[in-house]
Amino acid sequence: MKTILETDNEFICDIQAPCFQMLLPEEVELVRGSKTQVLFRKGDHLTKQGAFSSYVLFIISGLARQYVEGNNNKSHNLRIIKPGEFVGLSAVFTKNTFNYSSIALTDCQVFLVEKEAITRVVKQNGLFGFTMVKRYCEQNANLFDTLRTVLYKQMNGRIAETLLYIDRFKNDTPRIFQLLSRKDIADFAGISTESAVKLLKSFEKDGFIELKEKDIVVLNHNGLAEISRKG
Amino acid sequence: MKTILETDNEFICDIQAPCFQMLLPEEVELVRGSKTQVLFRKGDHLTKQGAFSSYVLFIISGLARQYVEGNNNKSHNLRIIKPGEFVGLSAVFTKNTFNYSSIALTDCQVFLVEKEAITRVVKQNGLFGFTMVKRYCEQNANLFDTLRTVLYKQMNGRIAETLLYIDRFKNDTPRIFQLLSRKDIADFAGISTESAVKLLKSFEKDGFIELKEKDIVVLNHNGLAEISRKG
DNA sequence: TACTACATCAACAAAAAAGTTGTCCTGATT
DNA sequence: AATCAGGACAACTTTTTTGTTGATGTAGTA
Repeated sequence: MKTILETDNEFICDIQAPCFQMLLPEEVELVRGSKTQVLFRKGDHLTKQGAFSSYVLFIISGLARQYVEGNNNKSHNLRIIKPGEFVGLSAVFTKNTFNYSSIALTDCQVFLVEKEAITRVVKQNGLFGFTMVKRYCEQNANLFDTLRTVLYKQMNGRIAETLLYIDRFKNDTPRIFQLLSRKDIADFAGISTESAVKLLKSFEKDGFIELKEKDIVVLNHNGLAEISRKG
Repeated sequence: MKTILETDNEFICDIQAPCFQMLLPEEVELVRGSKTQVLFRKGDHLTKQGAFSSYVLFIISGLARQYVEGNNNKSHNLRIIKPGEFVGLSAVFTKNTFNYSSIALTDCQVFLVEKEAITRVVKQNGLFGFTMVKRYCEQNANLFDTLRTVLYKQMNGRIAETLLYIDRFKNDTPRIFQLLSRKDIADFAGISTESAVKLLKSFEKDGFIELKEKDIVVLNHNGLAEISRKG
């Protein structure tokens, strides 16, 4: 009857996640006391752009897709979120609304931790604070990459970059491409769905990739990297 | 580029909604200062069962469906939410997680108001508090109805009741039935989708209703009421 | 001026989801 | 033991969504 689970099994999770390893027992208690666990099903929103963010999400299992919503039903995908990552960090210390949406690509077990708990632990525990800062930095760097791509690259480069990006998830999730529609891929590259379809076909013709049903196999890694670099 | 809108048009909304009419100017300011507006698209979750609820949602336009999630991918629909109604009230004064999910049936313009603002206004403004209590009461009564139905009625009665319930929205939203799948209807009645399909057909054969594509026309109101009453 | 790099539209094909129906099984009620 | 209500499953149809392709239009660039 409940979406919230508190079995022993799940309980162990928050101790085991690397990022919580560095906490003192009392700090773990603090976090545990102000967290709740939710199962988001495939397709559910984890965060909704513009909504109040009183908590941070920590992904235990499953994958999600983070994106910014535009006006006219358009959206641009920013990243794929993996287990062990936070969502909504950007809203903890500054703005109190989410500035992006994210949606579950598979069923996701997620901790929600209230902002105050995170803030307090960061203030108390320098090491934890450090990893937070590091995560912010990485996200920032990625945002700049995205921005550069959108500003300067054109179709071929964008799609190549997108394919390489998504392909990096194949180790952990071999079926990653099956989880994404052509529109999703296009929205990562910031081009129209039709253009994405056409480019994928042409990449296949040129032997860079192979299209197997919904799956995409990267054959010529360096070739794509080259195209991505040239823009 | 933004989901959050602050045009003059929308601005007027929060003044015009009947329920905010009774507030003093300063109270309106308080609410306005701690609100944000979000466009939820058809299919988006407005609330997710188990997630922290730091705010209340006020529906400006659009319809949503409120339901409780079960373990095995099952869910039971509780009500259809109309403009002018609140979602998440139940979490303001007591629990700080949502105990149900809700999902947009159409695009929805929604105010999110932080809990604190609501609490303060309720304490200050007796009339406003009164309407809040009233809303709680109504929701409570409806929950008891639902409970009774689930406990005591059987298929025919449940479906009849569901049809009458949904039909009440036809005035404001003639296409209400088109917004609901057979599974949605079944989940209102708490029966399997297949049973719902069969009963609808049999109701049609008996002249209680007419099935036109996805639309359902109630022909014999009293008949259905009778079936609903008998259980 | 012609060309490039796309988006947009329309038409269609393929795949996925929703709806429908019959059959069977189970647990409760008579 | 017999009956009844109603869920579960399987097979199938219909509808909706997603993917694909070619044609057309347009703003910026060589």
